[in-house]
Amino acid sequence: MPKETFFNLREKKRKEIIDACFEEFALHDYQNASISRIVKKLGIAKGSIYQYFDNKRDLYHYLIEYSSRKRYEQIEELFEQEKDFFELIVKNFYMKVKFDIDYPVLSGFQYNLLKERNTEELGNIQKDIKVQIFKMIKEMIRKHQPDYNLRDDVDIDIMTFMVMQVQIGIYDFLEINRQVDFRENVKNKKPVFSISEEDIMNIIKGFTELLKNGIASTKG
Amino acid sequence: MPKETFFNLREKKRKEIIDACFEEFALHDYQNASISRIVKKLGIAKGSIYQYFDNKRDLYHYLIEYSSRKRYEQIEELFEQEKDFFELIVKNFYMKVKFDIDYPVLSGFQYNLLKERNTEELGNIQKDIKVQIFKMIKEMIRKHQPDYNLRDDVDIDIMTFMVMQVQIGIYDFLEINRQVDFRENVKNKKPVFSISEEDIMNIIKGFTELLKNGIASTKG
DNA sequence: AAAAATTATGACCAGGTAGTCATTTTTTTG
DNA sequence: CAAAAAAATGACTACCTGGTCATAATTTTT
Repeated sequence: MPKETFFNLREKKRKEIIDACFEEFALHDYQNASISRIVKKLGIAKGSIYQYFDNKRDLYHYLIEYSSRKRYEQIEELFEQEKDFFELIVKNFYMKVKFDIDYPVLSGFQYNLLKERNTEELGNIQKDIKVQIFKMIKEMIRKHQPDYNLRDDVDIDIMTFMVMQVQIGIYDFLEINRQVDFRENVKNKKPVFSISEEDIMNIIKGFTELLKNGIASTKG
Repeated sequence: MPKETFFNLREKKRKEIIDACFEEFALHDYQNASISRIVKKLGIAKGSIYQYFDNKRDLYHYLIEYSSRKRYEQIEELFEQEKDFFELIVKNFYMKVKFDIDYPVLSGFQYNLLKERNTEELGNIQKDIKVQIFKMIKEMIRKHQPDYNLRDDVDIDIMTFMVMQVQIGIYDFLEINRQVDFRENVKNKKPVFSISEEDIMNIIKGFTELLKNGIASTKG
């Protein structure tokens, strides 16, 4: 948790600090993100950061909490809607794109977060995040299984993971397949999804269709 | 490329060095892997490493090349077999498990490699690796599409990525869902797949079935 | 055995890091 | 306006890194 001093800052300065930190942690992993670089970019003294946060880890956890909240604000409406499961999947993909366009740097930060390694200092943070996402999706599947014709002959954990893996993987797809340079985008504060809307539509539809019916041309 | 001196070493010592390096790079990402720690563990002088390799990057690339070769030795037979596509998928999963059991540390190294970040020094190495895997799978799909009833109404790139994502993701599945502690396993040189064979079987079958027919209970 | 070539060594360098804290500056309070 | 409280500062510490290179030890060649 940040110290009181941090919350006493006027909004504008607090925002500047948050932005600079997100940028640093979106371009570098935890260990290689540098407090020295952050203060340099902000033009403040190094000691100041430690007036606001206990240490680097404290700062990082605050960023995680902050970005998760922002993301959740955008998707919470999803869970209240009584829609077909696959419509929800599509909707969630869209939300991801929207989040990326609204907050490109946060989006990059979260992309990085999911690749964070298990270390002594931080623990297995990417796992913890993924477990959270996993639980949400699993709950969604459980809810929709009886009514919306989801299979019940395959372990629900495996189904859940499959859905999650495809959703999480879309950034990697763009990187591998659409020559999207995610790092460059963060630098320029451009969205990762800086490709045509039509292309995005087709990708989302494609993945959802495959999730639904598989890659075999006949069922059996 | 390692220097000549490295290949002049007697087999045993060379093996010890390789092992120690793999362990270090399986436990830490590139930036945080430490040459100092490696030489300390080996009980040799720091300068010696630089008699063998130009620099850290050179060493890392050698490890990548080495582990890829080992992995490829195991799977090359797959591509010659004229089997049903989904049998190949299952077989490839098994090969992955086998590789992990035969070379647990290399396996951990490769897991880490796929999470390597895009940096100034290394470039986007995980992307390059994934592009390679992607191409292989795409080629397999293209080959099997007409004969083995793979869909042709969805972009082949999307299909390819889906297959890859599931194959690559199995480690994460175990971490999230089977409480496998991958880092601990590397430390103890135990395979990541340290769960029952029956469980592994079911997971592989489950994923393959979902890839094939999707998560919806009726096609349409 | 002597000379030459190869290999191993580790003190050392320059450069980076997170975090500290006595001091100064700014803001708030009385 | 003065006193008190809060916030900002940046030199400093301790520690780490990758990499160098003159020197020493070892091995190979003559």
